[in-house]
Amino acid sequence: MEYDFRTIEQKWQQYWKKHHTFRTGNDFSRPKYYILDMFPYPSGAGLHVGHPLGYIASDIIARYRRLGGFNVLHPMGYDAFGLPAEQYAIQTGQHPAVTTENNIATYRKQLDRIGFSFDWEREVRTCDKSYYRWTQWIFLQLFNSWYNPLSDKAEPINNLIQQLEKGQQPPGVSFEGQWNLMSEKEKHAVLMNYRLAYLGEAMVNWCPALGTVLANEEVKDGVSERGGYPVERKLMPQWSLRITAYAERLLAGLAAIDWSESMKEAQRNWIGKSEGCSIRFNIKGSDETVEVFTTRPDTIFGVTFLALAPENELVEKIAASPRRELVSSYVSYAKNRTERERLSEVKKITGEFTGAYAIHPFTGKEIPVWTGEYVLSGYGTGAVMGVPAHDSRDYAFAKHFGLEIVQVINPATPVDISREAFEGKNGRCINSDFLNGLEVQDAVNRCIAEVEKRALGRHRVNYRLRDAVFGRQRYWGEPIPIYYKDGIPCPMQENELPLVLPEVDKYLPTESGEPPLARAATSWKYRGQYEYEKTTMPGWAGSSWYYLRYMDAGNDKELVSAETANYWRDVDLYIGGAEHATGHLLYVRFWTKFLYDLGLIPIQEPAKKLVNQGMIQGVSALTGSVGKTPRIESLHGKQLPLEAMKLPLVFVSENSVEKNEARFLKFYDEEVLKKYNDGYKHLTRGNDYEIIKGDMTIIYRHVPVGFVSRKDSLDIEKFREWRASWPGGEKIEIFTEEDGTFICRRETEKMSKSRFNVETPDDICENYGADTLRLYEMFLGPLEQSKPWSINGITGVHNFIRKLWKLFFTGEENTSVFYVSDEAPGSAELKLLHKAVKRIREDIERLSFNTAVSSFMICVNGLAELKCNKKSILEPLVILLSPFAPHISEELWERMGHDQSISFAGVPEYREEYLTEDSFEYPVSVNGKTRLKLSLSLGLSKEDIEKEVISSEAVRKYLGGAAPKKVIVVPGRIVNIVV
RNA sequence: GCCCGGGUGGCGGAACUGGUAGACGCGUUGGUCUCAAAAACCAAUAAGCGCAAGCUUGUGCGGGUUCGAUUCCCGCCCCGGGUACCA
Repeated sequence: MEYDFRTIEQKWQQYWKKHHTFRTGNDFSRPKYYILDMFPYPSGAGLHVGHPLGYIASDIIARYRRLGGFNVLHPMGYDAFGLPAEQYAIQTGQHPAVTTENNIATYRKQLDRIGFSFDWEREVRTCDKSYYRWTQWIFLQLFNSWYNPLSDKAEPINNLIQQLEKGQQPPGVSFEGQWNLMSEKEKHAVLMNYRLAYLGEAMVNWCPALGTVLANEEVKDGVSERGGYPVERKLMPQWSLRITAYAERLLAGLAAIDWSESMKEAQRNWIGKSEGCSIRFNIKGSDETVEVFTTRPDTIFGVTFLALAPENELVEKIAASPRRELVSSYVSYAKNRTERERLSEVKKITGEFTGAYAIHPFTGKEIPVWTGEYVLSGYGTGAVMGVPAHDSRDYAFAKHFGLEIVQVINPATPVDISREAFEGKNGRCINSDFLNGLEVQDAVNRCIAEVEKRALGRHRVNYRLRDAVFGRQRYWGEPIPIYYKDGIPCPMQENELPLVLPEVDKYLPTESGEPPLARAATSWKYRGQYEYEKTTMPGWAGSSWYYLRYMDAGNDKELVSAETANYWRDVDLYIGGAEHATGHLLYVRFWTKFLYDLGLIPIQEPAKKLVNQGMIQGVSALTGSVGKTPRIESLHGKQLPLEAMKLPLVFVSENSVEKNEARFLKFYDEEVLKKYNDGYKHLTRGNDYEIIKGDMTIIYRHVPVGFVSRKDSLDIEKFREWRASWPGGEKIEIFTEEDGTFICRRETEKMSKSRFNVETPDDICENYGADTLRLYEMFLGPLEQSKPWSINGITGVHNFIRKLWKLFFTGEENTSVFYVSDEAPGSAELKLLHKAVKRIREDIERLSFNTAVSSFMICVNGLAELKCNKKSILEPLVILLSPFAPHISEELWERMGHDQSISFAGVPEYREEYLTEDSFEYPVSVNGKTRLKLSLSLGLSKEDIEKEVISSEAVRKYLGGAAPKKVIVVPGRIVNIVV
């Protein structure tokens, strides 16, 4: 009987659904295992073959743990709020909820086909009001909490208020005035500085094209990650979360979790802890002081200038009269530069002397105070002490403006300070008064002690981590449960949640620049009278706690009940993309710690173990085309120029560019060509490649991979048809190779719609079946490694499944019938099975799925050779295979006479006794080179082995009559003879 | 620049604690079956030399430790990812 995967797979997918096979058990006495995938954003493009990679891996573990008797929680859901659905809504007017719903339906269909064992009864969607009700609830807790440095945890803000009312002022809390004399409004303003969710002026990444602010991790190279639009820095009132309060705990918590080193390192860098001290400098002839933060107080005597960030308000305060205008024009220049300009001109040194002088706290010397762009307003105090001799940035600044450079650290091997700064930390202090002769580290400590003694500053720890901006000027997100009463932001009551996202007529900002929610304002008011907050929460809000909701998905009384939280605790294995290192994975740790502080959950870290699956890249096909102008960068919004529309676009086969140069040049003149390329770039969204060959610039444009054969030749007919459907219905010219073929270039890169290189799992399921897809994706290589997708080799895996199938059937190919025998197995069969069981179990534990699949192949190849059809061998094998290829396993299991799903059959055990051999074929090497093999009994002692080897005929040949210098015997491994 | 990964046949990749380098699969070549093709099955397949037995060279490059190194140490090169004036 043929292996008919279509029928089998459908049959079992329906069976699982009908029998609720993967419904999570509520028996809390059983051992639990929580395995979670990072939930997807349901984009319109659907799943490509890269998405399921991690899901397949986690599904194998989930099914394997189920076999092992664990109560497994293996859920799936959707991170459904977000920009793309909203952009689409703006363009089409369709409600983002509708688009999202459609996309989810597509995802679900695709996921179902692969045979995952998700418990869909616990599905969550961040955009459901029954879900975001709790996201809003957490926001209210954050708003109503402050971070008490004494207890080192979040506490109710009322605790702080009570203390203030009693006239107490806890450490870290400071404000002007007397609490009990303050107005309501003033009290609110003070409390805002301590709430964990607060409204404050924040320097944000403002993206005018998207009409919203973006988080740091949503900005890449000064442009938005989605869409590539320019981003500028802007000071705006914003809701933020005080993640910085948790900086130290977020850092310390990394030590205890089993995450990849690179992931932890990325978080450590992002948190960016540095230790040093603050030092105050007085300004000559002024009451103002400048406070700087430095990690190198040992270089205090090398300070030759101070530099303030242009945004630092002191700059204009202290600017001395003759330089006032210069300074303020510099400040406004610096402020108006976009983030992109700043980034692209990092090397460019700008600055201005303020005209003011600071007094060196130890020497009393006057040192000039400058302002310069290289000083960041957001870090430390927004001011630095310039030590050009020992800091390369200060050095560049000093050189550029001709400032003094004084060496104060003398390393063992002399350095030339006139050439570059010495930034090393080994050496002794010179020219440094009381620090002279001290090693750097000692000098650091000594100087901090001195600074503290003289009350110039104090030991300080600084973090690079910024508070997280929590508002977006967008429609498609969770409304922030805040209303305004007399201009004071007030929290809603918990029992008034959810605050439902209102309907609006358009998803764009209003004419006056307010967020889209302002469009609902006339009817959308708190208790019919107070304005709601108009910004919505960012994309990461809902994903920062979703893992908790799965534990208790239907609960409408609580976010998660204490009982369930205590049972499920944390995620045992979390699988997802490495790109979330500093975004999602930091926020989810932050919220977890916060909810722990509230006493809601028993754990401080969301996931014990984290694994990042590698990206599956696409192999794109590109057609060479000809232009003669350099690439023009960003051209958003430009129309294709008219002259260009009339021109043909010339495509040229990969191997004949040079040959054809003269022929295609006649199509162009410089001027028109330039305009053409300008317009064209816009249409191709900047994914093309540009390569210079001779004086030609070849622009490689993506073509659908489906048009190109495995030998890289293009289906020219299809290609013409496709190009004709492009906007403008352009004319094209094609230059082929001499034999009439058109050769494309190949490039391995990210899979995306715009690169036309997407491969979907559906096609594989259709042609080979889900079991083959699952095995193949695992067989491709180590889970964590990125690899290009290639269908080469899928037949190998498919053949393996068919070979396995055949073991269970007897008779001629087409008329074969199912038959397994009850005969007792032989030792060869037992050895094959138990070897496989041992290896595969170990491989699953260390997530080495590619080697597990190959072990299955070895076993099945061996059994096929032995024509083994014994039930006692095949049954355990099928059970072990069931996490990898569940459909065929269920089918064979049923045919072997079982009436319950294979899912809980128990993990097959292996018996060492079947694996032991009594002899071993020793590789015998002479001087480290393997020369021959000798089969010897494993019972022999080292000495016996040595005797046997030396006396053997074959070895004597190599000894040439002489006695060996040395013989190394590793029993069961190797023999090495040194002559 | 800095921080993490990673460089092994024609290709994807094995080799767990220093012990037979190239498992398993793809591809390629030859064969069986067939009128033919597909499928299936069998055999070969790191490179070089050789009729052969066999020899030599081989895990990015150069050194080192060791009886023995893909594995450990030192110095470099290349590729991928992250990050970027963080004082």
